Amino acid sequence: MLEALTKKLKSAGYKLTAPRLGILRVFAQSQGRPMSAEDIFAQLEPRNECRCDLASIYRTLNLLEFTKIIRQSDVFGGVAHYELAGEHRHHIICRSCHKTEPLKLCQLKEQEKQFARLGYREISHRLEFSGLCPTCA
Amino acid sequence: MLEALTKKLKSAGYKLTAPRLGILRVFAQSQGRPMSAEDIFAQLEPRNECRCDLASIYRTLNLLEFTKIIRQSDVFGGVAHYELAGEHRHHIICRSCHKTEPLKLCQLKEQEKQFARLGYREISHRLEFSGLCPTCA
DNA sequence: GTGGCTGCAAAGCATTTGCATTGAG
DNA sequence: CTCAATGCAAATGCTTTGCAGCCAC
Repeated sequence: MLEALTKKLKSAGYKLTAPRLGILRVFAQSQGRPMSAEDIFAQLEPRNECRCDLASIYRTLNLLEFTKIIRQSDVFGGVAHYELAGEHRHHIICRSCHKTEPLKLCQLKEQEKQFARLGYREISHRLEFSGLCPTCA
Repeated sequence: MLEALTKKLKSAGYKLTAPRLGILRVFAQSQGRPMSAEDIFAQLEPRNECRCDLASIYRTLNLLEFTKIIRQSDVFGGVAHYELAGEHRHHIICRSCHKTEPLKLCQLKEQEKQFARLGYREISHRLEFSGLCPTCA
């Protein structure tokens, strides 16, 4: 898993440094849960791994997004969150504590009913299409 | 339309001032297109309407969101966009120019194919459920 | 009249950038 | 060795906040 990620980065022509390896490890262990730069920073182990600057995390996140290893998941309260690219995934996010759960299925109303059965309240969903419009394409 | 919005604000116990009226007018004429604070600022008419500060627009947006007259639509490149609450709406956004089109339908893959026929490229969609989790509810 | 609103200016935060130094290939 | 990547610090850009004056009710 981690090895596949490092390989992807190197084959794209980028150096494998300690900060990058650490960040990829955090993603490999993230269980599909979207993470902010600060989240990742908190999960790096300064002893064994690296003592890396927040600026480097931001730079690495941009690089990993550019190489399509990760994608931006969403922005909560002005803070960007990222997740591994690859699988098509949906999430349910608590508006109160911002805890995020990844889903396996992809259904709308039916899925909302299932959350209601699990005890979620005031459920809504948001769907955005994006792409290059005819003018820009 | 505009009258219904002002009524909602007043019945929630807030004063109807020139900046608020202007901002509500812009939303009433927005055709469901998500707008940033700057977008709204640009559409206010300083002659007839009001010469209003950006800070007041941000304050008003927060107030209108709190009173559920508008909702945050999405955040593109670190800039929050808002739209009138009420209808369930989806959008297609150009990743290049950020132009936003509101949709009437709610279909996923089928909808993407329709955009492809219209000339859109590299289409993707994003779906997020939100609500109060069992702990917070 | 008076408390809620506003404009203005300054502060806050997430994120980016400039630059000298360092280290992966 | 060499150029890309890093750490540090300063800058940027969106958004919020403190405060004195103003105006909708």
